[in-house]
Amino acid sequence: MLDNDAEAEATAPAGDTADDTADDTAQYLDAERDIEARLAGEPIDFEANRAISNIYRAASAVRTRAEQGVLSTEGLSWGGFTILWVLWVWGRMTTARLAGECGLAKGTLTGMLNTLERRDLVVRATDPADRRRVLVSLSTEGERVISTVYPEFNRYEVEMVDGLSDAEARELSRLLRIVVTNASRIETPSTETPPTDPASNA
Amino acid sequence: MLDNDAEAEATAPAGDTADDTADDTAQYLDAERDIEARLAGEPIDFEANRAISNIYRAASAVRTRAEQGVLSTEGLSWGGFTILWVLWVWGRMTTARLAGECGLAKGTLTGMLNTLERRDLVVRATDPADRRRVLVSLSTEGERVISTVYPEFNRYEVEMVDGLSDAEARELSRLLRIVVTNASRIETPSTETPPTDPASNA
DNA sequence: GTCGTTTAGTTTGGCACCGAACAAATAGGG
DNA sequence: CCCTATTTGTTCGGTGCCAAACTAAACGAC
Repeated sequence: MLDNDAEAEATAPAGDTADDTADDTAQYLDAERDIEARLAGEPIDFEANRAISNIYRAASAVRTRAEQGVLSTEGLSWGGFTILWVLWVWGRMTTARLAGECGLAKGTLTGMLNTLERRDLVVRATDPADRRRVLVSLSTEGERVISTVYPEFNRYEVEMVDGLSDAEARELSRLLRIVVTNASRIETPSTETPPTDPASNA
Repeated sequence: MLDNDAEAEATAPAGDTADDTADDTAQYLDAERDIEARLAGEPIDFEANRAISNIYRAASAVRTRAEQGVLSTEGLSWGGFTILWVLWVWGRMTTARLAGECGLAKGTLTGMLNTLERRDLVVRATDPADRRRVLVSLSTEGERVISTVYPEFNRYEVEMVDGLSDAEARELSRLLRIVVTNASRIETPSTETPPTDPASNA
């Protein structure tokens, strides 16, 4: 499979010319030999290494391009967009739940909500029933923004999976979900068997 | 635990991980109907949405767990680990190339090298042949750290792909490379810097 | 009631990360 | 030579992001 520049760089130390794609496998082997040589017999699983590396690399690429492209027209960061999207799909909710949905620490969310509130995209309101709680919802402007941006964002997503058949996209999701599940299963340093199921976290 | 699962929940709210696949599908359909309802006929590709969401979600989960686990024993961030690893595999190089390999902006790399230098893990030296250049290499201590941590990290990677056959891991890499390629192909408005981008290890 | 305890958000300190503005060194044309 | 253009790395201002410390509200046992 063709290789982009980044990968070529990542596996080809000096060359930096883009045309040596034929030697990708050879480059892998070079690097692998180098690594093995330093480890005196420790077996390394390079297939696992490549899979994980590619996940991270793809995520960074997708995020960066989105922020430079679709999201930049409304000045949204990836995280800000995610917040708006979650609120758009599921409506008003507490900051705690929103943080969970967005995968952010609650302290992080506070800051990002400040940013979004300053731009009048979201609204905070204390829950009268429990005044510790803060209910967050989209403003009218926020609703306008997300309903404008999301279709564009989805077109961008479609571009990103260009070249994948529907079955392949589904397979990609399936394999990634396995990885996510594995990550959720890893023990956290604090407790051997967490009192609350770590997978749920919602 | 917090973190990760951001978009996870974004596509499958609050569920559990394991076997309620049927439930997941129902949740998907609910959310999809909600979204479609707001868009008055704009067609949305949910398969693409899920694929991209899962990429980001998996990357966040893998990164966060690594930082809380393997990498925490030596106090390394993901980015710091990547820098050490690249230097370990390919040896001394300029900051420009290192930034490219690691998928970081050069300004970012400056700061991270300061951190690593403060901890005596890397060494900076001006290139006598071209005194604008700075050559970065591992210190003895840095070499010790990365050669200790990397095997552990690789075991972590293996855990992350647990449940995937070798063929599936390879397929995952293949599909992700297509996505990376698509991302690299997107035009950047301003500067033409092809081999930039995403984080990397190879 | 009033004192812990728990729960919900915010504040704080610190690193990671970016892009743009900058300074220093080099390269090339006259 | 000088003068300009280019390249290399750092600095600067700003966000994103986290974990831990903190504040305020609610709960619960007396």
